[in-house]
Amino acid sequence: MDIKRKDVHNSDTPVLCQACESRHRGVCGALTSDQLLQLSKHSSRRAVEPGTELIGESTQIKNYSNIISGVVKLSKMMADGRQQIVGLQFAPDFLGRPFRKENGVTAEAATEVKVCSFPKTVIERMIGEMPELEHKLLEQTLDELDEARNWMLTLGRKTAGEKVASYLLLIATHAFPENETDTAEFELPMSRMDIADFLGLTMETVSRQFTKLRADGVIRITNNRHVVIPEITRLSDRAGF
Amino acid sequence: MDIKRKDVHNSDTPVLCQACESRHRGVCGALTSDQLLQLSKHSSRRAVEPGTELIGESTQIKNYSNIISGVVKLSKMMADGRQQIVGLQFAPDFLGRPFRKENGVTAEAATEVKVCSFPKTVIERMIGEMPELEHKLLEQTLDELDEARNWMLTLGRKTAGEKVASYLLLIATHAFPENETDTAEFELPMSRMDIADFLGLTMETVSRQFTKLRADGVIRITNNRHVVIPEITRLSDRAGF
DNA sequence: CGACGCCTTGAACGATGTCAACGTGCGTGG
DNA sequence: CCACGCACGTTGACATCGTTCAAGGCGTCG
Repeated sequence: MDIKRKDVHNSDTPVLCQACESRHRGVCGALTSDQLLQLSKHSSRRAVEPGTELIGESTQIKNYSNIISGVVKLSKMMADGRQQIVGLQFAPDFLGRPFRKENGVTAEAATEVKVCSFPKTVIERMIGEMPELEHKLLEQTLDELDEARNWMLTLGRKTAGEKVASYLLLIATHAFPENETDTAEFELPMSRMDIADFLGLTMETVSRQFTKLRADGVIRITNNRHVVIPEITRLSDRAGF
Repeated sequence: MDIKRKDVHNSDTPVLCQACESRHRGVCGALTSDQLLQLSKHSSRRAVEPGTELIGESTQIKNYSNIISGVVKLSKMMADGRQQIVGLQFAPDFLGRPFRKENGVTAEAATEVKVCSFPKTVIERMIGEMPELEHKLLEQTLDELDEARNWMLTLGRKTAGEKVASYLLLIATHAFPENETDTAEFELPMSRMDIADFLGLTMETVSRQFTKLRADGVIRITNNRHVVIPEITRLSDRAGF
């Protein structure tokens, strides 16, 4: 088939990697089939439950991972327990901070998450040998920086209503890119409490804003998690764009 | 002198670069003296006034720069004029987004700023030839991402008092690294309005928090800009650490 | 059925924003 | 040299938004 012919070295691709998005849009796209094979020998897949801590705030990092599916939340906590989610990661993002002993954030599975992990040492050696790999990492890091700065605007200057609308738009576009551009329907990957920690609000305020959006017909909600957005433009208007 | 002997190829270093911090801590540290010479042929230094726009939010980038001295603020603005400063950059940071046509933020001189600029094309070619250069950029980008995420915690979860204390600590450590660890004295590089835009507050609230810190003896202020911090630990306590 | 987790709703409170007046330093022009 | 205007910062009074605390709803699982 034509599609397969375009996929260079498809026959050499390790079985584990054949259906993996990281090979196309993620960091593994920078690797030759030889290197992919070498890496796959050291890599292991696993699925984890929501709530599982993948990386601790000040624990040493031994493994790096590619996210195969699911949503991972990156958070920071203050001494008195106040918490802020500082980023969300989706497939096929790379998880872990190269060249850093500590990483300053906790990574926790928000949904069920499938990851493909490999030892720090193997990846760091490959980075040294493969400038293309480092380039991919730089690209992803630049994207994450853009996202972080966008979110700083949301945290610092938007009202509660705008924050909740911005969150829904973020999830609609990032976690479910298969949605159309004018309408969307999906399961929220996070609890009200998580959303509050992401938006710098309380659970109650988030709940009230959901209620208001529902009352105004901008969204429909069933089972607390299932969201339908009939017209995305109406939601964008509420997000401050 | 011993100091000079340690500086490899010192004699070949272009005159323009000899006293430049970017050659040590910044991206130019990744270059050989040959490359430095080549780059310096295309580079130009200039000093700009506070308020000068160095990069526009959606303007094409033609130049990259190293910051030689001064403070640059990166900001975002909403359609209705609400503004948020999403990052500060100091010498010897690299200014500009490689591999991005647009960059989504406005860069503006907060103080008088000296920069060393070179054409986008020259730098991007060098990145392709020099993995070390790309590595430096990745390192800086990772640092900026850490900073951004730290600030997200500040924006989302800290009180006005904690935000202002956090700001003072940030300036004391980043803009004036020569300060001692237990005491500090410096000129604030930004107006009350800028500080408010960085902290997600109003000018009035920032002013009141300054007044309170002064009343409590945590800081002393003269001429609105000159700040003395007698005991940095007392300020840290106020910042939520 | 009851208990539990998660979410929603209500009422009162408090931190921060808004609006307006005033202060201070500085440059400018009479 | 003084008077004035202007930019910037401070302070006060009041309004508002989001938080806090408390009660109750709803679905799930034992």
